[in-house]
This record gives sequence, structure tokens and C-alpha cells, in this order.
Amino acid sequence: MLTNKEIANLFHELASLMELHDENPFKLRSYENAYLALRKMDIPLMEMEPQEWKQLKGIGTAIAEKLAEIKNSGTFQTLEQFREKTPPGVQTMLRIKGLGPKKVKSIWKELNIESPGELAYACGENRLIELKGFGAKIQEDVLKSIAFFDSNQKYFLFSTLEREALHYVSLLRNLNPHARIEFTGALRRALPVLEGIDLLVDQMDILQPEEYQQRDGEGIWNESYPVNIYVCDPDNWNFEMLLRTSGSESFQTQFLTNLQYQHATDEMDIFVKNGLPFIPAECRDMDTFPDFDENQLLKQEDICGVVHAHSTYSDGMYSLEDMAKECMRLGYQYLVISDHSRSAFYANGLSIERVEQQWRAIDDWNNKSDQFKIFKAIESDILNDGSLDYPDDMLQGFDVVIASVHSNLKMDETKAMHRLLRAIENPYTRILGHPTGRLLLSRPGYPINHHKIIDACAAHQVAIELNANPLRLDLDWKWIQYAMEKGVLVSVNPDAHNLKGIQDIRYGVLAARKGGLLKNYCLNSKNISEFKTWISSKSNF
DNA sequence: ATCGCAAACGATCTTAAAGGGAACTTTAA
Repeated sequence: MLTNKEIANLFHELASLMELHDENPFKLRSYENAYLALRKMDIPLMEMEPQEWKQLKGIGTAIAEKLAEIKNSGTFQTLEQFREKTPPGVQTMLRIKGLGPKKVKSIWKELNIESPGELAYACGENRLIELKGFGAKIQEDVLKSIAFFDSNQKYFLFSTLEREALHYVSLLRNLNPHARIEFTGALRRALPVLEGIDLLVDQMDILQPEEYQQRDGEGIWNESYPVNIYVCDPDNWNFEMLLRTSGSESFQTQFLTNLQYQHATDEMDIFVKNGLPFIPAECRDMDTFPDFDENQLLKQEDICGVVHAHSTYSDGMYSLEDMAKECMRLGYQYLVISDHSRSAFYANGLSIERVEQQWRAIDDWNNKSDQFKIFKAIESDILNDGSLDYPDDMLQGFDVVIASVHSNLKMDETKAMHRLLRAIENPYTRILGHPTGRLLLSRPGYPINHHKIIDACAAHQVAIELNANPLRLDLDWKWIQYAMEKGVLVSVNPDAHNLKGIQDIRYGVLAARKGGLLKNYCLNSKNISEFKTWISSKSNF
């Protein structure tokens, strides 16, 4: 069953392919609009009644019919026809950053290049610059993009493989209801990007390796990524094996030599019996293992407030009130609503008038509700010169200003640092949003000096966002220790654009734990009164 | 292909930077 994003991507793919084949630009714009609408939806399309599809804005008769086809077969005829008349390698080229349909078309038709490999070769031979509209700079960038693209081919997002892994677990459980099955390997350590799935099972005599192949039809084996199934002693669930198969290399060498394992009742027991501090699985990628009390490590239930979410005022799918109600339902105490600022045109950023309109709505809510509070925030674009997106007297009116870069991400380190440092130094900035702008496996993000950024945040009492979207997880977990050393708070922010998106906080908490974030260093683990104190704590006015 | 206003059809409209090539196209947020 396809997810909304996967379905949306099919229409995006169709639009690109149609453009490649010179179809009616308005037609393909409709598919592009459908893509934009569907990717943001959090109600699963495949679980909706077919007649409901047509109610959605951007979905008419034709696309609703295609959705029905997708429900039946996972794809639709029109798409398959366009796929058929486009070489697979050309389709792959469409996924390379910096190449849109126009450029791919000219590479394909003028140079007869039909794959990224051939394209890289042609760049090496200086042949791309012959094309009209291409030059030395583009040729160089294309080579870099292809290298980045290639290097990511064997990796998958944690969120993707976790979902798949749960599917495998249920398959295995069907084969043997009594089996004990656990995630292990990098999946258990919650690495943000993974090469495959590792599972540890007992009593799996029914599953000899050669059988994996035979069971192809049931999806036990997989073509895109390896599924490693470790089998331990059927009579005795083996914590040694769990520990060994889930440790990183540095963890193995530092901890797993000469350990006594006998009669361990759980994993923690092995640590205790050997006089070692317990290191939770997700923390085992750290270079050095800090002395911490595991109980102080951030937990999902420590998060008191939802910081950084969007509403229909900008590019969110749900109203301010709906977002607030969902946060309440999930047990949070407050919502820090942060729509896009006025320069974010593509995201329907808020003009000054519309900011004021939203403020009135927030005041209304807060006047009526004393049990759940909405704070006024903005995700302000950091403009090219490092300034924020509104005049000071407007910025002053927000409870929280989150400063993020959204445009002109192609920067060298000097430019990026200048831009970010200026934003951090701005007296109104309270949180630095997704510090590198990376999208895991798809966009590298601009280069920054993390030490200097964190130092500046410490000097200016600016918290750093750990954007919890599984595609971002930016600030990277590796920098959390340094942030804590400098006393910088980390805010685990969902950046939600719909109700479901709020629950991305879970991925953020995993990444935070991975970096060893302690509860006391997490901004949104503050309860509402602590959070209010933090808001009024900035002292450099 | 979809929408919206209207009753069969016309309009579809983000914007700015970058790069290449001397005015404009392409891409990406």
C-alpha cells in the first residue's frame, strides 16, 4: 500500500516525463499541482473512499481515476506509457540536483546521453559545455551532483527502513508466533541513514538462509537493500548476540572485550555485571562515551511543547486551531506556531498584515483557553545579507523568532557563515532553524563551521533546532555534545505541516538521544512556566 | 488537467538567483 508521498511522487514523475516529451505545459502543471497537494496530506489516500478524492483541491476526474488505478496496481497506465518511452537512465538523470527536465532533455537529445554514468564521463571530456545553455560552471556542478547522488544510492532513510522492518517483523511473526524478534545493527542504533535492516530472532529454524530466496514472493528478501537476519540459540534468548550485533565498531572495541555474559536477564544486566555504565543502543555511535546517567537522557515524554509548526496561514494543511487541538490531544502543554515569513513566496509567507491577523487569532485562543497556550512565533527567512525578514518593531512582537535559511542555499562556507552569524547576532533571534539546510540523501546542505556557530549561539543565548523531520535531522546528532559543553539549548522541533507531522518529534528525540542530549539541555522539555521564563530571559536589549 | 464562474469556456501568473551570453532560460526554495 503506497504512502501519500509515494503517490504524490508518481504524479511529479509523470509531470517531469511529460515535460521531457513536450506535452501541454498546462496539463503537466495540473499533475504538478496534484503532487504538491497530495504530498502534504496526512490522511492516507488509499484508505479514503474514492468519491472523496475528487473533493480534494487539484484532483479532478482524470486524476481520481488514476488514483483508483494506483490503488489496484500501484501504478497507472499513463505513467507506464511515459516510462516506457524514456530510457531508465534518463529518468534517473531527472533526480540529479541542478538538472531539470529542460536540461535533461537537451543532454539526452543533443548529446545522446542516456545515463548519469555517461553524463559524468561526458563532463570529464568537457563535452557538456558544447551545449547551448551550458558552461564550465554547470559542468562542474553536474559532476559534483552526480558524485553526491551516486554516494547515496545504497542508503535509505531511517524512517523508511524502520517502517519496512516492522513489516518484516510481522511476516516473521506469522511464520512463527512464538519467535522473539528485535531490531539490531544500525537500525537499532537509529542511525539517520541506513544501508539495510538487521534483525535478531530466535526459534527461526524454519528460516534457513536458502529459504530466504524461496520466500521471495512473501517479501522476506529484498532487492533494494539487505535484510540480515541473525538467529540465536533457540532455547535461550541471547543478549550477548543482541549486544554484539547492534554495537558500532568503536563501541565493540571499547566495551565488548572480555565481558562476562552468563545469565544476563537483559542487556543492561550485562553492563551492570561487568561494572560498566549502561549505554543505550542509540548512543553507541559516539566516538567517546561520556559519563552520563542514562535516566537524564532526553525521552519522548519529557517533551512538553511543540516548537516550530506551520498552519494554513502559510504552507501548512491545517488551521491554527486544529494544530493546537492536536497538540493538546497528544498531551503537550503549548504550541509555538511558526509560519513562514514574507520572503518565502513559494510557501505563502506572511505579510505584515497577515502576521497581525494571526496574532489576533492567537490572542483570541489564549483568552479562551487557560490550559493550553499558543506562543507567537515566526520562521523568519535569513535573507542573503544575514538580516531577518521584518523590521525590528515587528520582530519584537513575537514570543519566539526562529531564523532559518530557505533561499540561495548554494553558498561557500564564508558566505554561509557570514549569513548565519549575522542572524544569530540579531537580538531578536531565539532559535537557529535547521542549521545546514541539508536534506538527507538528496541535498548536501551548505558548509558551516559548527564549532563557531555553536559558540555564537552560546554568546547570544540562541537555541539550536534539531529539526525532527526524518529527512533533515539537522542539527546533526554529532554536534550535540559540543552544544551542551557550551551550554546551548537544543530544541527538538517537528517543523510540522500537518497533524501527523507533529509526531515526527519522535525521530528528533531518537537523534537527540543518539547525540546524548540530556533533558536539561532540551529547550522544549521545559514546562510552560519555564518556557515563559526562557522567552523573557534574553538580556541584550 | 483543473478550477471557477457561469452555463461552455477561458485562465492557468512566485520569485530571485545563477549561469551563460549579452537578453534570457532554468532551477529551486
